[in-house]
Amino acid sequence: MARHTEKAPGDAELLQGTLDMLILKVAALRPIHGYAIVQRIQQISREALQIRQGSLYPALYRLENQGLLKSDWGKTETGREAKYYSLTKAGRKHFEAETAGWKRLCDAVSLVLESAE
Amino acid sequence: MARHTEKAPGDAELLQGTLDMLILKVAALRPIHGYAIVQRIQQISREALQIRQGSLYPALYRLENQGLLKSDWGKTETGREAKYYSLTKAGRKHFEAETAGWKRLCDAVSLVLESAE
DNA sequence: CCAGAATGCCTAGGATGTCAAGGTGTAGCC
DNA sequence: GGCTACACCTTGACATCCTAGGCATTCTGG
Repeated sequence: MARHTEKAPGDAELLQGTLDMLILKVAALRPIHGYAIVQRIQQISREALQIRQGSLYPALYRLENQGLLKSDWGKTETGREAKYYSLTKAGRKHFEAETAGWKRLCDAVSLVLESAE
Repeated sequence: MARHTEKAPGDAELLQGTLDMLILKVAALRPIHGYAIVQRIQQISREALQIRQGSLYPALYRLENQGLLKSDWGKTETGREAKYYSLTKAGRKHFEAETAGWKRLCDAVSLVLESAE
């Protein structure tokens, strides 16, 4: 039960470009593997953000390809093989730029949304 | 290399899904034509938001096709023919839903971005 | 001991939305 | 006459995301 594949009507989907930032954020806290990233983001956002594996893994390769993430195989607490991702120096820098951009965008959109005549 | 998403510093790009909401917002204030929408949003957001015509018009047709906008030909202050867009009832409803979704997303992303260990 | 769920990784295909770059035509100004 | 601003529209490319699968391992219950 409680299959998290349940999708409420009007459930917010991710906006393009947001995913990378979120991934970088959770990977910045400590090395983490893909499967856990999904759960982490879901948990922190109180189930508001849902990330599919079909979105996650391509994003992960993209980020690694761009030199923003690096990966190492390791063992989880449950004794399984998993690929742990962590930020590179460039990743950290990129993350800060993305965050700044996101805040700018938020503010700008708010300005428009709250504008009256 | 050749990362084609090369953007000039300080130049914020829109996130997918945001455009519709912004258009609905400015059209909600009063009927407005396409060319003016671009300028309005740019102005209100203090040049932070840039909308290309190549993004705008497809969005306009999309919204009209979905029954969220309706259009009427009219004359501008400068005496030119222009297509004025305004919100339908469904458009108003949709706009409110989009706004709510946007706020939820903002909050959720903020939660993640500000999360610590 | 075997089935199924949970964990963990990955891929293919299609839909969507944005952007760059063009095109049309009119009005006003020097 | 030529240039800029206004105002509309189209095409093609491309990145990103989602749906919907597949594979392998470990743990649990009957």
